[in-house]
Amino acid sequence: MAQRMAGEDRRRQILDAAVRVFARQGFHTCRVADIADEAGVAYGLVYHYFGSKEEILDRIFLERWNVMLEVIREIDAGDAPARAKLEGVAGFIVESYRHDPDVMKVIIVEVTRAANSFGRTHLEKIGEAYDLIAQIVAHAQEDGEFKDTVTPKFAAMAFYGAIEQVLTGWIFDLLPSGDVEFDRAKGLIVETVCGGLDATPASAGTV
Amino acid sequence: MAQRMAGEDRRRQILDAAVRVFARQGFHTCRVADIADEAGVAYGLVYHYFGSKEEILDRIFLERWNVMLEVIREIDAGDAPARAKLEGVAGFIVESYRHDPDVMKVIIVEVTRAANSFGRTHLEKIGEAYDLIAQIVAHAQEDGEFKDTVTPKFAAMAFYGAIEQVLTGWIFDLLPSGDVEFDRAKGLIVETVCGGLDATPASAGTV
DNA sequence: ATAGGGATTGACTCGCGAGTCAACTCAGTG
DNA sequence: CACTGAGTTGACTCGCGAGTCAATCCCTAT
Repeated sequence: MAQRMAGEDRRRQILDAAVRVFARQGFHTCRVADIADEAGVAYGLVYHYFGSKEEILDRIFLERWNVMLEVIREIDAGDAPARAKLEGVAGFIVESYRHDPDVMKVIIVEVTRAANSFGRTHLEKIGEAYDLIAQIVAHAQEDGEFKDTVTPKFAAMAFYGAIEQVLTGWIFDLLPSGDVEFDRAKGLIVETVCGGLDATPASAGTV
Repeated sequence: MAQRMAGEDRRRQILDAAVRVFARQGFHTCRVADIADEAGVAYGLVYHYFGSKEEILDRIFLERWNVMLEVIREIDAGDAPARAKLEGVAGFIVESYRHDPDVMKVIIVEVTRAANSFGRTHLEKIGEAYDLIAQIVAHAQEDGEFKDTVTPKFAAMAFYGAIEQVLTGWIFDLLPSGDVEFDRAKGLIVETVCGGLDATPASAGTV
């Protein structure tokens, strides 16, 4: 069935199929046969390219997460105000979801929100992201842009938690999603965490 | 081995053992035999009291979650300012964790953060909590206490996401935990989401 | 005392699905 | 054209663990 193909292309083909299957059925629920079928490839070939079912999930996660870490590092290296930096981070994550919802769904649902199931694999990698965000907050606190009532780590968790929860809302249809919502969310997440919900004189209040 | 006992007591005994086992090994990783052993009870007895392994998890989740929903409803029914209401919600969740970390760990790690694995069971129950929080926000927006730049649902997700992420940080030792941290967290989560991170004239800035 | 029946036991069944492997295909090479 | 080895196939193995069930125990009622 499957035509001969260069190793890397076939690898990608299986990886992409796995993303679709994981997103649709979930990692635990799907069988390796489902991935092979989706890729239009024989069962055994999956094991020719990957050592195990779990390794496939690892690749999907690491491939994307490393990109994100790099982006956050670049953002933090710039000298924009912290709020703009956080907007950059939120924006990148939202755009990632817009661009490829399946990949983000798999990463969040099967890895990020499931750090236990796999005996805490990836916990360190995930923690790197928290640390980078905490870094941004710490710098802002030093500059007086953010108040220092909370520890940077704590703020980072709150910020990331808010983003992930919104993404989760989109994934499970608990929150309306679409291009309009994506664009608004980018700013609103930051506005909520930085500006707060309180009606302040500084922000244009309703009444 | 196990002495005769009234039905409900035995039920509790198995349920409590399951909480410890789920917290220690994770729902998927543990075997039903582990639960029976932990409870000091024969394998088959578990199935005398529960229809399936999953039903045990269901009970653990629902038992606690329903209490929380009730508490949130009561809080919202009062006429305290929204910030105090949210502090009540955050406080209850933090206290729940302090009081019985294992139960909260199981609920968060195996149910709340794993709403996919079980084919979206409980998603509705979980959503009820979001809705109740959104309710609080909506009221506050009507009263002008909160600005209405964000939808109540969105704010609820951000708020709940922040709490859950902090709990997750404690569970996985990504964030320092202890009585001092618990007490501080109650206020800080709300302060972060309501007051924001920004250094404002209203709050006592650092510099 | 003794029958009845719920509580308790744990060996056994049974299906599932990850991972293996021996056979086959075929593009490239000399 | 024979030969090689990477690419490909899918039937098979094998361990695991959820759920079953017939036997046994022991409390309670008569």
